[in-house]
Amino acid sequence: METKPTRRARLRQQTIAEIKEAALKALAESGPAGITLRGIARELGMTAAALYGYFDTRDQLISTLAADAYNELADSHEAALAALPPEEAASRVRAVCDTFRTWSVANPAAFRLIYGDGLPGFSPPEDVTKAARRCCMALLDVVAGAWDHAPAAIRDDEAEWSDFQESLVTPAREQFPHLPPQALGLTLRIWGRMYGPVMLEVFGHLGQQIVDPSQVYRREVEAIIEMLGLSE
Amino acid sequence: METKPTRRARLRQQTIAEIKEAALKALAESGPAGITLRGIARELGMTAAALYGYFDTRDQLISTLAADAYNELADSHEAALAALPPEEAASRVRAVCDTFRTWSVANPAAFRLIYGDGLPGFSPPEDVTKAARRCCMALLDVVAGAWDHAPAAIRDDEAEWSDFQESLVTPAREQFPHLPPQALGLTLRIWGRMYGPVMLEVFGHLGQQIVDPSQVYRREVEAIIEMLGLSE
DNA sequence: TGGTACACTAAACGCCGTTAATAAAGTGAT
DNA sequence: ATCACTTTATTAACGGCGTTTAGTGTACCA
Repeated sequence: METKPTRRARLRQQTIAEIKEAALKALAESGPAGITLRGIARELGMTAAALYGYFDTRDQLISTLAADAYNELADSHEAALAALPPEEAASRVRAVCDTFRTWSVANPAAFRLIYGDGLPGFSPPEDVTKAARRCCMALLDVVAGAWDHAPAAIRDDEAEWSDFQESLVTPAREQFPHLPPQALGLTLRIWGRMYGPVMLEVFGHLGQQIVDPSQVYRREVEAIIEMLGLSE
Repeated sequence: METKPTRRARLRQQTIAEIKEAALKALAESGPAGITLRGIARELGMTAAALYGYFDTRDQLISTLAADAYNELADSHEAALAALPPEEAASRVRAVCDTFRTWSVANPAAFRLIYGDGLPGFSPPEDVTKAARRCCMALLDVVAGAWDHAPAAIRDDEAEWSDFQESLVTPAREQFPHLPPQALGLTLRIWGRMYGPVMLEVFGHLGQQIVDPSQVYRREVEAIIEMLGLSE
């Protein structure tokens, strides 16, 4: 339908990109609080009020950045998985884990935006949660690929579908029809195990304790693979 | 020395307490960004400028809150451990883990303050890092108590003292002289494993996936105990 | 009783997000 | 080429923010 990328639309797209770029730069330099409409406008040679032609509000701009970050991370995950055949379960687990930490450490500002901020009662707009789900699905994908190798101690678990939120259950069962509910619980546990060390590293807590934080993560990834019965 | 709690000093103490109280309330209601000197002053019936008689700056006030939070958490840990004899290693691990999540979920605002915020290059003042170390030591304590039971797979590890920062090594060796450097690495891994699920829960990510986030944590704690060779 | 240290206020500065009114410029049809 | 129009940007203002400076009253102590 949209066969006409009119000149106006093109310029508009570019301006939006420049705004995001300036916002990301400010984010990297001084954290989320450093994203300032007036600062961005200054950088682009415009007035702050002009930005309201592109984003409804500062919060919406930040939400857009968050959605972009989620999508970028999900793209990385999917690209890493696309290069590996389904039967190499261990490699696929490692790929997702490594991609996750590598991206997070390389884009700490975006990581904080996604996983660190957020007001107490604030629920993000739909495009953000949708992008977040893509990341979750990549992890579920590798768990699904490893499920048959998992030892009984993990598979035996009194988890039910009703233990999980519909927003997770629905896409999970649609995409991986053969998976039991226990696999969801396992995925969440692995999720937490990946996020713990990475969060501590990105937020600067691990670096105050250990010289090379990646050591902690590497061992944890191997432990996850072992837990899944995928060793050697 | 300070035998004279003069009337002035007493009033001053009380005012400081009221300021912190108002700040914590704002923190709980609208996140770190909601802590506003003018808002606090309004609540106390003062001018914002008057607050500068008690805190050098807004950031310093927040740092104080962070140190308080760390100390509160450390107190909880130490109280939980004081009730358990050294030989009950498994119970002690469980106690620290449970105390950690319970406190974090009960004080989400304080938790965010400590573990979620913080500028990219910002390093906290000394009283904050000192209070943070107390929490770390509690965890190291239970790992020390469990170290002798730990399976060889965990104890065999090419970790060296030089892998860790001095600010961790010095107090650790002082307080637990018999511990090898491998125990530090194990402690950090357990730390990450505890923080992952709790961070995801407090930041609201787990709740969007699972009805009862504590399930994830409970299983993780049991896995930690098992990893340490403390099951049954 | 006088003087001094302290607690506080008032006013201002320069930031911030956001809104309203307005002008300029691009676009498309006649 | 002219007109109506939509889109884009500007200026000016409002209220809120952290912070500083200068000045005011008041509690304390000699």
